[in-house]
Amino acid sequence: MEYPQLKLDNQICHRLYMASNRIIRDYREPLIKLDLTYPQYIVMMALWEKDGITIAELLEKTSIDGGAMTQILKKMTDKSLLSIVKDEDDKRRKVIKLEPHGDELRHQAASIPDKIKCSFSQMTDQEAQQLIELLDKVNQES
Amino acid sequence: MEYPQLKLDNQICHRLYMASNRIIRDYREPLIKLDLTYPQYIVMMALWEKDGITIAELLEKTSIDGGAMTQILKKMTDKSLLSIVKDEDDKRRKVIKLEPHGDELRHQAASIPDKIKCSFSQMTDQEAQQLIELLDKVNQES
DNA sequence: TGAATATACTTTGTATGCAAATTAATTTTG
DNA sequence: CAAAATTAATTTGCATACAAAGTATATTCA
Repeated sequence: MEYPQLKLDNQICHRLYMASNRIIRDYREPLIKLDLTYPQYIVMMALWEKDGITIAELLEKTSIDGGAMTQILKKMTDKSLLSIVKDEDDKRRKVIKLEPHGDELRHQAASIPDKIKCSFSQMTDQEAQQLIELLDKVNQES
Repeated sequence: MEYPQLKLDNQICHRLYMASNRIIRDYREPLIKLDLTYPQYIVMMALWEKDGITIAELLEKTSIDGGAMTQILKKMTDKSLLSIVKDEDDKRRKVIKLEPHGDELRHQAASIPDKIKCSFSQMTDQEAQQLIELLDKVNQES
């Protein structure tokens, strides 16, 4: 082959792309019951960890695109999961607050991580830990 | 914390999601010069490896969504990268053929993998190999 | 052989991801 | 202090990812 570096099988990136798409697809079924998409679920996890943060903090924690976040938060507001409050100290900012429905959803969500584990069933716990560490290196700013 | 399994930091999936998005974003700059998006680049790599395959084979090789593939191939046809030919043996099928422009693009693409390596600069070659193997396990059907 | 299935692909509608432009408010500077 | 620069969000336009429905062609099977 003229350019072996162009073989799909040699691309880490293509594997990342497939793996990410696959896992998000696997989340669909458990999340549909909570009426959440995967990015919305990420937002919920961030808020369950720390409620009342600004949109900027939410973007930082989730790595979701800013333009997308506006739309996502709008939809989540429509579903009474959260509310968007203007920050009186700095009127550029908006603070996100969990609504009761959003707060309680965590109990139903608690079983999701276990359901997803079958996506990693080919992997030992040690390998999963290794994968986490390697992905952290990819995610490091360089 | 009430449900530690819901912590974002504990999610392999979130790391995969971030890593995949990041790498695709890194590809944007080199690919924009070839007037290709990342999925379009994947299609090109598949065709550079084996020209004249059906759409079904292309879907299999690339893991791109079928519905998206129709649109992607349409755009690539408009850019004279390839042509879509009806298979006379089985009229349900369509065969994808590289056009001269698409074929020649491989020479310009040959330098891209090296440019992307900086995305993995925190990682040794051995770690990259390890990552590939772990991702292959995630991508295995279970 | 004709109806039921299955296969290959397309279409549609919703939800992002991303870059770039825009708006509003705050901070920095000259 | 006022203009310039910066920051926080939103908006816009394009390109997927995905599920589900639809279309056309082939195959299977009663």
